Amino acid sequence: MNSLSISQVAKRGGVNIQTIRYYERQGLLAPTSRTEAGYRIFSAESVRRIRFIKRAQELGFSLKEIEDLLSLRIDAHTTQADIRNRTQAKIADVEQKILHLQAIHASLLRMAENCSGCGSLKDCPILESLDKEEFS
Amino acid sequence: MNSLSISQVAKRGGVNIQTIRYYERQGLLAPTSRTEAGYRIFSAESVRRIRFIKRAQELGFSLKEIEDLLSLRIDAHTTQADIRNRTQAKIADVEQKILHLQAIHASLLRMAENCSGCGSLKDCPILESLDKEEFS
DNA sequence: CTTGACTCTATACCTAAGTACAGGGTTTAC
DNA sequence: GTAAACCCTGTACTTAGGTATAGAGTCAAG
Repeated sequence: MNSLSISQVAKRGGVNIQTIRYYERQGLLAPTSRTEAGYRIFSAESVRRIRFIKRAQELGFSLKEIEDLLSLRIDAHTTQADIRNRTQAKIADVEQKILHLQAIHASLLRMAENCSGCGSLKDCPILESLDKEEFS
Repeated sequence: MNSLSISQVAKRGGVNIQTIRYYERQGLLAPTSRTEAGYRIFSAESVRRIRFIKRAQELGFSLKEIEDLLSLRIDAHTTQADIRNRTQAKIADVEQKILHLQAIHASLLRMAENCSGCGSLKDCPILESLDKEEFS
């Protein structure tokens, strides 16, 4: 018995019920079926998908982009070349994001390292590193 | 002469004028001064800051969080320990984001690699990799 | 057989992050 | 000295991504 009610999915996915219905409206998450009375029925798959959506959002993907990511595997009647192209585009996108984050990471690390050696904060030149040109 | 008008800053920063005024209202970006007539005057520094804000946003930081990042260097009368703590927290945050992105990156790469070897897309089991449990 | 917890749809509301006027002053170019 | 192209403040509108509420049906326990 791995069919879940909307509140069970919400709890396990860490979102609230309205959010799930909202994702359904946006085409991101469909219940596997409905009960006689019209209650939504979900599987464990739905919980994984919600978690995926949430993680992707934290990384700066919009729901529209997440839909794109998800559709790469769902949309079975696109051509192989099509899927490869879209996948490659997303890969390039993700690589850019990683590079930016690594730049920020390096700057923050430099800040953390060097600041502990400063006498006075006002004189600490490292605090300037954050938005220097190199950081582009 | 490195003082810039709001429209020059907007153009160079790749945002529109209202956005700059909005950032000012949110405390993210202040003009260095004003003309006699009340026109805002900016420096090249402001352009760098706008670009920083934009990049950080693409990475999933909210304006509030970006304000935090920026205040690490501006707020000169916090203690060193305070700055180190906040910097460390941001570093941990950024590291998490990088890990998530790398997981997504690896999944996408697997998809791209393996799919090119499939006969029929419908039968391609790799398309399932995106939201598997391992991806958490 | 009813009370409480759950579900449904539909609609309204909220916050973040802008974007677009309206109504008015300023500066530059002819 | 007057248009065109700026700039100002203030307010209203928009979009994304939810969140809340109203009004009604459903189900399980006592």
